[in-house]
Amino acid sequence: MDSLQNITSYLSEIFEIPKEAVETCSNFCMLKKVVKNEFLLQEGEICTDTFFVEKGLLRMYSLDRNGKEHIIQFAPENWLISDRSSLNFNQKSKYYIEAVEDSEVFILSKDFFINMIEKFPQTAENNDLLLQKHIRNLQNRVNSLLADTAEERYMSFIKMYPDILLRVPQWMVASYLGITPESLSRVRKELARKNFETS
Amino acid sequence: MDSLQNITSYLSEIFEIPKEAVETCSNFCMLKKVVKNEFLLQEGEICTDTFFVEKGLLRMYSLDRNGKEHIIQFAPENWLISDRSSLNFNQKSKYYIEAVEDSEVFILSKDFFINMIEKFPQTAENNDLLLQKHIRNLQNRVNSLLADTAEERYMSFIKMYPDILLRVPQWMVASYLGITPESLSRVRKELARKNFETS
DNA sequence: CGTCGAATTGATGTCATTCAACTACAGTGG
DNA sequence: CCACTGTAGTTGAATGACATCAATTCGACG
Repeated sequence: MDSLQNITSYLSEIFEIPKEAVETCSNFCMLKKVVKNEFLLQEGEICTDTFFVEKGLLRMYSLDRNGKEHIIQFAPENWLISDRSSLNFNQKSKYYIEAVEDSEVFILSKDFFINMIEKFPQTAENNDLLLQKHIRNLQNRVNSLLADTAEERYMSFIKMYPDILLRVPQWMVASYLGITPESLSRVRKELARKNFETS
Repeated sequence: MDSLQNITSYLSEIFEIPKEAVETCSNFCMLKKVVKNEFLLQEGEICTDTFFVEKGLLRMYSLDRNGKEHIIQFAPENWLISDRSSLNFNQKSKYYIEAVEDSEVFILSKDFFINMIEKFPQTAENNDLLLQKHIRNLQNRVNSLLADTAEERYMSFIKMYPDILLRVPQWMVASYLGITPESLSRVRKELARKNFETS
């Protein structure tokens, strides 16, 4: 099976374990193709899986009382995404996980990780590292939202995620930065003006 | 030793392991008394320890280009605090960890955790749970900074941390919320007015 | 070509910041 | 005991950053 081949090679790479290991856990994960705008999680549901993006791009966002979207995270190829609050504490999720592009996603159940760790204890360490990185990201984001202006946050975004910048509409970048599309448009205009002056 | 007694009972509680377990690791942790305004970590240093607050109150904050403080986290009794970005990735910290009150803190080195996990593998799971909770907190914070007004964030703070509210000056609450002390003062005034109307 | 969502632009509004003045109060030293 | 000092908190007026609303342009795609 072609898809199964992909699962094993990708996962063995990210978790740094032999392919055979992943194969033994293949009952607990499956490949799913999702089309643009399709949901993998919706508000009110309990998140039971972790999603590994093999191809495409996902985003996680919340809806506020005014129906406005706020993007918490993007997940391009080789990224994991999930609502850990919901997954680990069995609480209803406040978030949506949606395909920004047609995508191929490995759905990894809780049992998948349990099995992996059981058979290959080293997985636990890699898992831990993923959590640590997640914390680092979130902490940087909090600090940036507290300390930086919209312009500075946009500059950071360009540096950090130049690939994503080119793949999502501008209003999604604005949503991620915590400003309106109109404001981002003006920020960009202002930056263009500045760069022109100094060249 | 009195302090050693405290270490073991507190830590055995939080990590859900027998006291004897902690005692075997007591070489890797120590009790430190810090006075108000004393630092446990400063910007530019590499964070090598995790701090467990037995008594008192700590805060972690960053300084922006204008010298303005931005509080990332408070840590009252029985909380762990650390700059995990720095600790786990050996990077210079962007943050300060400082005592808000005279405090007593257990300093837990990396080796402490390594030893604990080695001798009591179950520690790893509890450790994992702590990371998951940390992620949940940070994610909620990001969402709140993106989606909520200053007034809503203040209301959430009151509900979530009523104890801390009473122990820190108002300007620190403002810093945590991401607004100026003046703004918080006005938010509070407005809330008082509203509550008066409806009573 | 016509349509629809995305992006830009202008005019205006709102919320929070800044700066400055003032009050309240705790701690210090004469 | 009182004056002196410094920090916290409040308030007002002006400013600034970003939001909102509305109109227009741009661009992809059927």
